[in-house]
Amino acid sequence: MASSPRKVEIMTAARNLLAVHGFAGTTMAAIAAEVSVVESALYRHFTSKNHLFRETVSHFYEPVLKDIENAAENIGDPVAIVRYVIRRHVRSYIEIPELNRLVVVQARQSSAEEEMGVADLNRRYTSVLTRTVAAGVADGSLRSDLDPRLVRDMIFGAIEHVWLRHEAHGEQMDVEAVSDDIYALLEPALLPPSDLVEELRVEVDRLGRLLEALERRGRSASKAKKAAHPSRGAQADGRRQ
Amino acid sequence: MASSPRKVEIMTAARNLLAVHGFAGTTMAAIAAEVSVVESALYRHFTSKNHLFRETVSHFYEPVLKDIENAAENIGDPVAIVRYVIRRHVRSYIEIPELNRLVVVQARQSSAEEEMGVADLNRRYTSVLTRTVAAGVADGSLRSDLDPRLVRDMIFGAIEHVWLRHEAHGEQMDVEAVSDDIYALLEPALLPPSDLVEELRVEVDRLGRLLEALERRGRSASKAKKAAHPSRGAQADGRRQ
Amino acid sequence: MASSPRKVEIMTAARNLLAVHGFAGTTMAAIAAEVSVVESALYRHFTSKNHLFRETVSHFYEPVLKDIENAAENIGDPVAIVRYVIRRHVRSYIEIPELNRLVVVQARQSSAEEEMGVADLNRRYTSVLTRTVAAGVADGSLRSDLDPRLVRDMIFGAIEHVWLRHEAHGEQMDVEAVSDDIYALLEPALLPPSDLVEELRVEVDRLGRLLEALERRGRSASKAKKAAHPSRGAQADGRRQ
Amino acid sequence: MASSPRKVEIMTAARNLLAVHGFAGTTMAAIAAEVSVVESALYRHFTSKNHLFRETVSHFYEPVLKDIENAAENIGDPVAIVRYVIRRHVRSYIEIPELNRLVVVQARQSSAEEEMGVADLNRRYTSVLTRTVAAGVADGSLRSDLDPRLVRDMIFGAIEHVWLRHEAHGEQMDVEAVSDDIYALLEPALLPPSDLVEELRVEVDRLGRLLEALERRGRSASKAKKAAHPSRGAQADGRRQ
DNA sequence: CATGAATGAGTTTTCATTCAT
DNA sequence: CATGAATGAAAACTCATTCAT
Repeated sequence: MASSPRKVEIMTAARNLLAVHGFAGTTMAAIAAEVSVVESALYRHFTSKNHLFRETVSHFYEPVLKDIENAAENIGDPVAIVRYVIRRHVRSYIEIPELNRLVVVQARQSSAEEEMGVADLNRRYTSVLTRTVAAGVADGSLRSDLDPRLVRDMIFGAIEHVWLRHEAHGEQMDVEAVSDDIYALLEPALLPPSDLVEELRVEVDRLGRLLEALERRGRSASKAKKAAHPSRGAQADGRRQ
Repeated sequence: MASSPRKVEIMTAARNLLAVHGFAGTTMAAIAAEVSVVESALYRHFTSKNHLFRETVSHFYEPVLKDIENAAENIGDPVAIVRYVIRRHVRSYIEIPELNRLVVVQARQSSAEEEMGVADLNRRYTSVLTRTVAAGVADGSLRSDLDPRLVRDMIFGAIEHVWLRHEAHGEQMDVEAVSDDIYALLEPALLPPSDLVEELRVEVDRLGRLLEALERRGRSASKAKKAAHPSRGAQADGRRQ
Repeated sequence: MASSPRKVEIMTAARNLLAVHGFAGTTMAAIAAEVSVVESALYRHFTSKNHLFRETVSHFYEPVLKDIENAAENIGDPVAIVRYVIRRHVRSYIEIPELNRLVVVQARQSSAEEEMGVADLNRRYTSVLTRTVAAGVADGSLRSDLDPRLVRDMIFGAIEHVWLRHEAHGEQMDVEAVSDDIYALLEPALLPPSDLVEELRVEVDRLGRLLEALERRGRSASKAKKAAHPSRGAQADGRRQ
Repeated sequence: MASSPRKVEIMTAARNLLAVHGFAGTTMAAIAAEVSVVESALYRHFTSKNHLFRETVSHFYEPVLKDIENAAENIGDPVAIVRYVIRRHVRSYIEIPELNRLVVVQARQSSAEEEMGVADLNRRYTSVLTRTVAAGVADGSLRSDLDPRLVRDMIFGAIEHVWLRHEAHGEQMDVEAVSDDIYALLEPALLPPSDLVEELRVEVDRLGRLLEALERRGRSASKAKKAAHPSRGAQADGRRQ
């Protein structure tokens, strides 16, 4: 398990090439050339191309995963965890571009890539976010009607496409700016509107009680009307879902 | 120009294989076998592998693009356009899931991009959404602080990842449900918060007028209080930004 | 045998392409395209590519051969025939470039070209020159020590290489100029030196007789010397071999 | 740079096949079979078919070129250089007949020329002869009205065609005999006629002086005539141009 | 640990040729 | 006579992998 320096060298080359040429487009010859050894030398360290890439992926992805899993354990506030995951994930696109696609967009790819044992990484990765959102929903720090998986898909999807856009334009992403923008855009969708609505409900209730008191007091004096309120509430709720 | 049936047959096979194995992973031999002809027969219809794929992509993608571009022209309301694009895009993932990966994602894989003329399609596709969001921002139907490109990335990214999740679990997507869920999740992020506050203000004003009328009528009978309202409104605005 | 117009059209296309791309480089598809028919249509007129080229070569070469064979019969003077053959051959390099190479440089080429029945044309072609030179040697109009085959090789070789040189430089040959230059260069090698030497011998003989007369007249008066002549003759002979 | 034995083996096979089947006609498969390896093994040693042939040609041709260029530098007499080049070139047709066809002739076949870097070799080769002839013209050792390029074309053309003739008849060339024959045939065309005329003039002058002496001695005895000489000279000049 | 040579299956592409219509 | 579709053999080249040294 203790990777020899040569092994790391090879995996680094593999990672770099992977980013540029993709899985099928990265050849053993290219990797060997990058490390200045002959192709057959690679087979001293890895039994096959698949093995090499599998190792490469987990080697470079493990730290990211550890960071995220640690954050999930050590940060209490779900919102803060979400913000951390976004930031860390954006950063990983700069550190190990293309590997993210392998892990995050792993779905039913060709059997070759299927064999790369990437599914596990993907599960570990995405489950952190799913669980965090679920927890946030439970403790009221996030909106109660959130579908954790949908939130997770939206966050990872957004980050990936933002990265793709930068790639396509040949631009570097600014980790802070991009992370903040994404979170800011999503915040109204994530945070519970409860406090505003709550205040309103409290106020409306108070008004109701005042009116009742009013009614009771001036029972014989006059008639009060209060018909519009229910319909208004329904309207607001309709817009929300 | 009018594609012969054989040509369509070949392009269909190409499309199906393309999605599963990617550009480099799809061989002429595999396509030929799918259509039950020999490899060289393909070259009667397409001058090269690149040509075949270019034609395939545009052949199947053009209708989707037409739909979306038409919608953008004929539907006035930016929000409605956004909802249409979401729905149409989700639907295309069911109709031609393979090509979406190609056009929206995979094609950007280094060389493939230029080899197949996918960049244009991608641009046409995504620019509709970008322009729509920009228009919505301009006419006030969407939040004023939206970054159109970020919104676009989030929508396409979310749809792609939701699809990937369904794929991974071997489930079919329900177009309506998925589209609605995605829109619902995003709505608070997209719509301007102004209308809710506005409604409240209107309601409060109405209450105020009713109270005044009440006061005037029962002037000598009793005293009414109405002090808390302004402070509550200020609080709500503060949270929102 | 009476070639249909279509057939001639095809052979003309074949000849033109042959000149540019050579035998192996000329494809049936290219010929078909040149005549604006599909490939299979060519097989209505020729049973195979080899057949097509065989026919093409003889069709275009026959006139040149006829010209040369006629000249050999109708022109009496061997020198004039040689000059005609040079001129006609140079001209053929402009009319049907590359076909000449096929016919003249036909030697043990690949079996495919061997089958093209070009050997006969070659024999007919070159034998004219060989026989003419032999005749010239016999009747004294050409130098007596000429090897007819060597002369033929030199003439055809020279013309071919001059043509190659022009080809390489992308220049057109001027038939008259090139023919004249080649003949002029060869003339001293072809024509018998006899007349000059003859004149000298005549002169020397006359001097001899005069001297004899002189001797006879001044028999007792003086002695005449004439020793240098033999050595000069030897020197000349030495240079000649 | 130092060619491995395997590399030489491959180049030898390539050379042999190249001559018989030409550039387009020689396949990598055929070469591989000749060396008893699989096709792909060739690509360990040469990056492409073109590269293989380029290397092959220069590998085998370089020695011949060196010989000829050395001769041009070390032998002073242009006539001797010409004779050497003829001999060496004839010899090369026996040593590496295949490559001569390539360098001198076949390579010019359209694209092959540039694909294999044969043009340079050809230029170096032929320029030696061209420059030598030019030098001979300048120093008077060759006829003053020679076109160096025409002479070169005639020599190389003659040698090639003589070789073709031997090939066609399945005969071996005798280097000495063929070289001498070719030179002997060309000599009257190459050497300046001046020396013969010169000798004559010397002789005539000597005769003149003898006659004068004779006249002086036998002043009163007789009358000498010497009228024919000028006309003879004019006649000779006329034939020469 | 590394090298160099080789392998074999597979890739895209070309081309002469056939055949039903 | 011509067409369009198809074929099959062969071309050049690629690449992961093996193995003796």
